[in-house]
Amino acid sequence: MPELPEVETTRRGIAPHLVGQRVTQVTVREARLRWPVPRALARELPGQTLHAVERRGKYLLLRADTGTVILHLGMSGSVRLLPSGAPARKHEHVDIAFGSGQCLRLTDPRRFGSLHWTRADPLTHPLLVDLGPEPLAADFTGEILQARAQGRKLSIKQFLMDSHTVVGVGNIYASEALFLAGIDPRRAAGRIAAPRYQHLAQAIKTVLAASIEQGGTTLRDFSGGDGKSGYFKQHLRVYGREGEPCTACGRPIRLVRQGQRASYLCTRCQR
DNA sequence: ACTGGCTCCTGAGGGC
DNA sequence: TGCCCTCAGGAGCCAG
Repeated sequence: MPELPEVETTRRGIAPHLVGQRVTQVTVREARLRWPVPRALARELPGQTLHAVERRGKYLLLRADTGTVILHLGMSGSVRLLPSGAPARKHEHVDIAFGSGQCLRLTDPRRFGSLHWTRADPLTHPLLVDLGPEPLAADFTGEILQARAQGRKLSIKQFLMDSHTVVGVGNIYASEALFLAGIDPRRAAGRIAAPRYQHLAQAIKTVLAASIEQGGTTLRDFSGGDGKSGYFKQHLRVYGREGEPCTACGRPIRLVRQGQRASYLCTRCQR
Protein backbone atom coordinates (compact mmCIF):
# COMPACT_ATOMS: atom_id res chain seq x y z
CA MET A 1 0.00 0.00 0.00
CA PRO A 2 1.77 3.07 -1.20
CA GLU A 3 2.64 5.56 1.45
CA LEU A 4 4.91 8.50 0.83
CA PRO A 5 8.14 6.46 0.65
CA GLU A 6 6.60 4.13 -1.92
CA VAL A 7 5.39 7.05 -4.00
CA GLU A 8 8.78 8.75 -3.80
CA THR A 9 10.49 5.47 -4.71
CA THR A 10 8.18 5.21 -7.69
CA ARG A 11 8.89 8.79 -8.70
CA ARG A 12 12.63 8.22 -8.62
CA GLY A 13 12.23 5.00 -10.54
CA ILE A 14 10.21 6.40 -13.42
CA ALA A 15 11.44 10.00 -13.71
CA PRO A 16 14.65 9.26 -15.66
CA HIS A 17 12.64 7.30 -18.21
CA LEU A 18 9.93 9.92 -18.70
CA VAL A 19 11.51 13.36 -18.56
CA GLY A 20 12.04 14.72 -22.05
CA GLN A 21 9.85 12.03 -23.59
CA ARG A 22 7.03 12.82 -25.96
CA VAL A 23 3.70 11.16 -25.28
CA THR A 24 2.41 9.30 -28.32
CA GLN A 25 -0.80 7.79 -26.98
CA VAL A 26 -2.94 7.45 -23.88
CA THR A 27 -5.00 4.26 -23.56
CA VAL A 28 -7.73 4.09 -20.94
CA ARG A 29 -9.07 0.55 -20.59
CA GLU A 30 -10.94 1.24 -17.36
CA ALA A 31 -11.97 4.80 -16.58
CA ARG A 32 -13.79 3.96 -13.36
CA LEU A 33 -11.14 4.74 -10.79
CA ARG A 34 -11.95 6.65 -7.61
CA TRP A 35 -13.04 9.40 -9.95
CA PRO A 36 -13.60 8.88 -13.64
CA VAL A 37 -10.44 9.33 -15.66
CA PRO A 38 -11.09 12.57 -17.57
CA ARG A 39 -11.51 12.23 -21.30
CA ALA A 40 -9.36 15.31 -21.70
CA LEU A 41 -6.33 13.24 -20.65
CA ALA A 42 -6.39 11.01 -23.72
CA ARG A 43 -7.47 13.92 -25.89
CA GLU A 44 -4.90 16.51 -24.87
CA LEU A 45 -1.79 14.73 -23.60
CA PRO A 46 -0.63 12.94 -26.77
CA GLY A 47 1.91 15.02 -28.65
CA GLN A 48 3.11 16.75 -25.50
CA THR A 49 6.51 16.37 -23.86
CA LEU A 50 6.93 15.56 -20.16
CA HIS A 51 9.21 18.03 -18.44
CA ALA A 52 9.29 16.82 -14.85
CA VAL A 53 8.01 14.11 -12.55
CA GLU A 54 7.29 15.64 -9.15
CA ARG A 55 5.54 14.61 -5.98
CA ARG A 56 3.23 16.46 -3.59
CA GLY A 57 2.24 14.28 -0.68
CA LYS A 58 1.23 11.00 -2.22
CA TYR A 59 0.31 12.60 -5.53
CA LEU A 60 2.64 12.21 -8.50
CA LEU A 61 2.72 15.15 -10.89
CA LEU A 62 3.70 14.58 -14.51
CA ARG A 63 4.32 18.03 -15.94
CA ALA A 64 3.64 18.35 -19.64
CA ASP A 65 3.53 21.26 -22.10
CA THR A 66 0.05 22.62 -21.46
CA GLY A 67 -0.94 20.84 -18.27
CA THR A 68 -0.14 18.31 -15.60
CA VAL A 69 -1.18 14.71 -14.99
CA ILE A 70 -2.01 14.20 -11.32
CA LEU A 71 -1.78 10.58 -10.23
CA HIS A 72 -2.69 9.01 -6.90
CA LEU A 73 -2.01 5.33 -6.37
CA GLY A 74 -4.69 4.81 -3.74
CA MET A 75 -3.79 1.77 -1.73
CA SER A 76 -3.27 -0.92 -4.33
CA GLY A 77 -2.01 1.12 -7.26
CA SER A 78 1.37 0.94 -8.93
CA VAL A 79 2.94 2.08 -12.15
CA ARG A 80 5.68 0.44 -14.12
CA LEU A 81 7.44 0.85 -17.42
CA LEU A 82 7.19 -1.74 -20.10
CA PRO A 83 7.32 -1.95 -23.88
CA SER A 84 4.41 -0.20 -25.56
CA GLY A 85 1.83 -2.65 -26.78
CA ALA A 86 2.62 -5.28 -24.17
CA PRO A 87 -0.57 -7.31 -23.60
CA ALA A 88 -2.64 -5.86 -20.79
CA ARG A 89 -3.69 -8.12 -17.96
CA LYS A 90 -6.39 -7.75 -15.39
CA HIS A 91 -6.46 -4.45 -13.48
CA GLU A 92 -4.01 -2.75 -15.84
CA HIS A 93 -6.22 0.25 -16.44
CA VAL A 94 -4.23 2.98 -18.18
CA ASP A 95 -1.18 3.23 -20.45
CA ILE A 96 0.72 6.37 -21.33
CA ALA A 97 2.93 5.52 -24.30
CA PHE A 98 6.08 7.43 -25.25
CA GLY A 99 8.20 8.02 -28.29
CA SER A 100 10.88 5.85 -26.68
CA GLY A 101 8.72 2.78 -27.31
CA GLN A 102 8.02 2.39 -23.61
CA CYS A 103 4.77 2.95 -21.82
CA LEU A 104 3.88 3.82 -18.25
CA ARG A 105 1.20 1.39 -17.14
CA LEU A 106 -1.10 1.98 -14.18
CA THR A 107 -2.27 -1.13 -12.36
CA ASP A 108 -4.79 -0.79 -9.55
CA PRO A 109 -6.88 -3.80 -8.49
CA ARG A 110 -8.98 -1.90 -5.95
CA ARG A 111 -9.32 1.23 -8.05
CA PHE A 112 -8.88 3.57 -5.08
CA GLY A 113 -6.35 5.50 -7.12
CA SER A 114 -7.12 8.37 -9.43
CA LEU A 115 -5.86 10.19 -12.50
CA HIS A 116 -6.51 13.84 -13.20
CA TRP A 117 -5.54 16.29 -15.90
CA THR A 118 -5.27 19.98 -15.15
CA ARG A 119 -4.18 22.92 -17.25
CA ALA A 120 -3.82 25.09 -14.17
CA ASP A 121 -1.06 25.04 -11.57
CA PRO A 122 -1.55 21.56 -10.06
CA LEU A 123 -0.78 22.89 -6.58
CA THR A 124 -4.00 24.89 -6.79
CA HIS A 125 -6.05 21.79 -7.66
CA PRO A 126 -8.79 21.21 -5.08
CA LEU A 127 -7.23 17.92 -4.01
CA LEU A 128 -3.82 19.47 -3.41
CA VAL A 129 -4.41 23.04 -2.37
CA ASP A 130 -5.16 22.34 1.29
CA LEU A 131 -2.50 19.70 1.88
CA GLY A 132 -0.24 20.05 4.92
CA PRO A 133 3.53 20.43 4.81
CA GLU A 134 5.95 17.93 3.33
CA PRO A 135 7.39 15.98 6.26
CA LEU A 136 10.90 15.83 4.83
CA ALA A 137 11.09 19.56 4.14
CA ALA A 138 13.07 21.79 6.48
CA ASP A 139 9.99 23.82 7.35
CA PHE A 140 8.23 20.81 8.87
CA THR A 141 8.93 21.11 12.58
CA GLY A 142 7.56 20.24 15.99
CA GLU A 143 6.37 23.83 16.32
CA ILE A 144 4.27 23.52 13.16
CA LEU A 145 2.72 20.30 14.42
CA GLN A 146 1.97 21.68 17.82
CA ALA A 147 0.46 24.85 16.39
CA ARG A 148 -1.90 22.82 14.26
CA ALA A 149 -2.80 20.62 17.22
CA GLN A 150 -3.90 23.51 19.44
CA GLY A 151 -7.18 22.60 21.10
CA ARG A 152 -7.65 19.47 19.04
CA LYS A 153 -9.19 16.55 20.85
CA LEU A 154 -8.77 13.77 18.34
CA SER A 155 -6.01 11.24 18.92
CA ILE A 156 -2.48 12.06 17.87
CA LYS A 157 -2.53 9.02 15.56
CA GLN A 158 -5.58 10.24 13.66
CA PHE A 159 -4.22 13.79 13.69
CA LEU A 160 -1.01 12.62 12.04
CA MET A 161 -2.86 10.62 9.41
CA ASP A 162 -4.86 13.65 8.29
CA SER A 163 -3.15 14.93 5.14
CA HIS A 164 -4.09 18.47 6.14
CA THR A 165 -1.80 18.09 9.18
CA VAL A 166 1.16 16.69 7.29
CA VAL A 167 1.21 14.72 4.06
CA GLY A 168 2.38 11.20 3.58
CA VAL A 169 2.00 9.75 7.07
CA GLY A 170 -0.30 6.78 6.62
CA ASN A 171 -1.23 3.99 8.96
CA ILE A 172 2.12 2.21 8.98
CA TYR A 173 4.36 5.21 9.48
CA ALA A 174 2.06 6.85 12.02
CA SER A 175 2.41 3.82 14.28
CA GLU A 176 6.15 3.62 13.68
CA ALA A 177 6.82 7.32 14.29
CA LEU A 178 4.76 7.35 17.49
CA PHE A 179 6.71 4.38 18.77
CA LEU A 180 10.02 6.11 18.02
CA ALA A 181 8.78 9.24 19.77
CA GLY A 182 7.46 7.29 22.78
CA ILE A 183 3.94 8.71 22.43
CA ASP A 184 0.76 6.70 22.98
CA PRO A 185 -1.27 6.87 19.74
CA ARG A 186 -4.47 7.36 21.76
CA ARG A 187 -3.32 10.59 23.40
CA ALA A 188 -5.24 13.72 22.40
CA ALA A 189 -3.29 15.80 19.87
CA GLY A 190 -3.88 18.99 21.83
CA ARG A 191 -2.43 17.49 25.00
CA ILE A 192 1.12 16.89 23.95
CA ALA A 193 3.90 19.19 25.10
CA ALA A 194 6.26 21.08 22.81
CA PRO A 195 9.37 18.96 23.42
CA ARG A 196 7.45 15.81 22.59
CA TYR A 197 6.27 17.37 19.33
CA GLN A 198 9.88 18.16 18.51
CA HIS A 199 10.71 14.54 19.08
CA LEU A 200 7.74 13.40 17.03
CA ALA A 201 8.55 15.60 14.03
CA GLN A 202 12.07 14.21 14.06
CA ALA A 203 10.74 10.65 14.34
CA ILE A 204 8.51 11.17 11.31
CA LYS A 205 11.46 12.42 9.28
CA THR A 206 13.61 9.55 10.47
CA VAL A 207 11.15 6.80 9.68
CA LEU A 208 10.16 8.20 6.29
CA ALA A 209 13.75 8.84 5.23
CA ALA A 210 14.78 5.37 6.33
CA SER A 211 11.94 3.82 4.40
CA ILE A 212 12.75 5.76 1.24
CA GLU A 213 16.32 4.59 1.67
CA GLN A 214 15.03 1.03 1.71
CA GLY A 215 12.75 1.53 -1.28
CA GLY A 216 9.45 1.51 0.55
CA THR A 217 7.73 -1.01 2.75
CA THR A 218 5.86 -3.41 0.48
CA LEU A 219 3.28 -5.37 2.35
CA ARG A 220 1.13 -6.68 -0.41
CA ASP A 221 0.52 -4.82 -3.61
CA PHE A 222 3.25 -2.28 -4.00
CA SER A 223 6.18 -2.44 -6.35
CA GLY A 224 8.44 0.39 -7.41
CA GLY A 225 8.74 1.79 -10.89
CA ASP A 226 11.29 -0.87 -11.71
CA GLY A 227 9.04 -3.64 -10.41
CA LYS A 228 11.25 -4.43 -7.43
CA SER A 229 9.89 -4.59 -3.92
CA GLY A 230 10.85 -2.43 -0.98
CA TYR A 231 12.74 -3.71 2.02
CA PHE A 232 11.56 -1.53 4.88
CA LYS A 233 9.12 -4.11 6.16
CA GLN A 234 11.80 -5.96 8.08
CA HIS A 235 12.59 -2.75 9.97
CA LEU A 236 9.09 -2.20 11.34
CA ARG A 237 9.16 -1.93 15.12
CA VAL A 238 5.45 -2.19 15.96
CA TYR A 239 3.27 -2.29 12.83
CA GLY A 240 1.83 -5.75 12.27
CA ARG A 241 3.67 -7.15 15.30
CA GLU A 242 0.78 -7.75 17.69
CA GLY A 243 1.87 -10.09 20.48
CA GLU A 244 5.50 -10.03 19.47
CA PRO A 245 8.03 -8.55 21.93
CA CYS A 246 8.79 -4.83 21.87
CA THR A 247 12.25 -4.36 20.43
CA ALA A 248 13.06 -1.96 23.27
CA CYS A 249 11.56 -3.54 26.40
CA GLY A 250 10.22 -6.95 25.47
CA ARG A 251 6.60 -6.37 26.43
CA PRO A 252 4.17 -7.74 23.84
CA ILE A 253 3.08 -5.24 21.21
CA ARG A 254 -0.60 -4.39 21.48
CA LEU A 255 -3.15 -3.84 18.74
CA VAL A 256 -5.86 -1.22 19.33
CA ARG A 257 -8.51 0.16 17.00
CA GLN A 258 -8.71 3.86 16.30
CA GLY A 259 -11.44 4.87 13.96
CA GLN A 260 -11.57 1.87 11.70
CA ARG A 261 -7.81 1.53 11.74
CA ALA A 262 -5.38 -0.73 13.49
CA SER A 263 -2.78 0.94 15.68
CA TYR A 264 0.14 -0.90 17.20
CA LEU A 265 1.96 0.21 20.30
CA CYS A 266 4.08 -0.76 23.27
CA THR A 267 2.18 0.32 26.37
CA ARG A 268 5.40 0.54 28.40
CA CYS A 269 7.45 2.58 25.94
CA GLN A 270 4.62 4.83 24.74
CA ARG A 271 2.82 7.20 27.11
C1' DA B 1 -14.66 24.32 13.24
C1' DC B 2 -14.15 19.62 14.60
C1' DT B 3 -14.99 14.94 14.75
C1' DG B 4 -16.19 10.39 13.66
C1' DG B 5 -18.19 7.32 10.46
C1' DC B 6 -19.06 5.84 5.79
C1' DT B 7 -17.66 4.79 1.28
C1' DC B 8 -15.35 3.14 -2.89
C1' DC B 9 -12.96 -1.98 -4.41
C1' DT B 10 -10.77 -6.59 -4.71
C1' DG B 11 -7.88 -10.18 -2.96
C1' DA B 12 -6.15 -12.54 0.97
C1' DG B 13 -6.90 -15.36 4.71
C1' DG B 14 -9.46 -17.88 8.14
C1' DG B 15 -13.12 -21.03 9.47
C1' DC B 16 -15.82 -24.79 8.45
C1' DT C 1 -11.46 -28.64 -2.19
C1' DG C 2 -14.21 -24.89 -1.99
C1' DC C 3 -17.28 -21.64 -0.30
C1' DC C 4 -18.42 -17.74 2.53
C1' DC C 5 -17.34 -14.23 5.58
C1' DT C 6 -14.40 -10.57 7.26
C1' DC C 7 -10.87 -7.49 6.84
C1' DA C 8 -7.46 -4.24 4.96
C1' DG C 9 -6.64 0.53 3.59
C1' DG C 10 -6.30 6.49 1.44
C1' DA C 11 -8.78 10.05 1.89
C1' DG C 12 -12.86 12.64 0.29
C1' DC C 13 -17.31 13.46 1.86
C1' DC C 14 -21.09 14.20 4.93
C1' DA C 15 -23.83 14.41 9.05
C1' DG C 16 -24.00 15.70 13.73
